[in-house]
Amino acid sequence: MNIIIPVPKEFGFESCFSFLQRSPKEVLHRCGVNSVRKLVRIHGAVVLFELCPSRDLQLEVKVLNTKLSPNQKKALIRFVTEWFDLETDLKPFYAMAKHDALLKDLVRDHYGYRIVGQPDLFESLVWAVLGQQINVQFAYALKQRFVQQFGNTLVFDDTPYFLFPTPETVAVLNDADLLPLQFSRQKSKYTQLIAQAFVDGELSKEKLSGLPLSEAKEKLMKIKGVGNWTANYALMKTFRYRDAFPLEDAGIHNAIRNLQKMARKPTLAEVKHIFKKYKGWEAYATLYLWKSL
DNA sequence: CGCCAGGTTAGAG
DNA sequence: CTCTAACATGGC
Repeated sequence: MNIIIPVPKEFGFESCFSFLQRSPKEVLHRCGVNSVRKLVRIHGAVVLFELCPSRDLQLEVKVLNTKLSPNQKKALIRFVTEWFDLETDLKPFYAMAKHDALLKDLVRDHYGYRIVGQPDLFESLVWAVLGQQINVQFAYALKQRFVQQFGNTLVFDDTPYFLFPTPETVAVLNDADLLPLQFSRQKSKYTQLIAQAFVDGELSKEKLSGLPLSEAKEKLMKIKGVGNWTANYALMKTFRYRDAFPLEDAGIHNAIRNLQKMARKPTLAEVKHIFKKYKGWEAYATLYLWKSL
């Protein structure tokens, strides 16, 4: 079954694809030469799909392992649309960024790059915790072990594909399960607390959907281990608030330092000042700055 | 050994 | 609200 998904003019498959390829340890999707395969759960069914650019600059999706009902097909289109943030109109962002000293080269070189999101809130929060205060490479190693050990697997053509572990699975884990994967005690505890919050019904994507940024952030930060950085990460990647951004992020700081050829990293006050110019587009400014690293 | 990496918490000013 | 120290772990 082939599905064609229309994309806006400001969409560049290449830029998004290069993001998907950024770590060989990524286990939640698998890149081919010019395509990506991913396992998702759609209305209870485990669905493996392949996505590639089609001739007329649209996206083509093939489902590999099953047949979808009309409703499931609709949900899959919804998933891909969310994953690549296809509904955001980038014209106003580009109009602003092409006159900005920090962003102008980046938006030219990565035209059409969109925030590749994480539609699953649990995955987004745990991934952010894994990325806290360590290099990204090691974070991918942690995620790989975690997903391979506790996520569901589908083998297709002799190749395994993985789903992110569910909160129910993770909530019953303890330090004895996670420390051997080289989780720090802190990451282990935070991961368990987040899973617990989902299982207890304190937290869900539905509960936060539609809230103003400040309220959604406040609810996320009630969980121990979810600070400003982690909350904003999830708000950008899962809920797609355009004005969310992780102020304390070391990557943002390094990008600014490099682009402005500073001898030191900018202070938080300096970062805030720079981001005032990006009002309403802080999330996209962040992602393009990350692209520069 | 030192410093840094896509931080968080608790506590003081 | 802002600044600081303590914490934790791998990689170069």
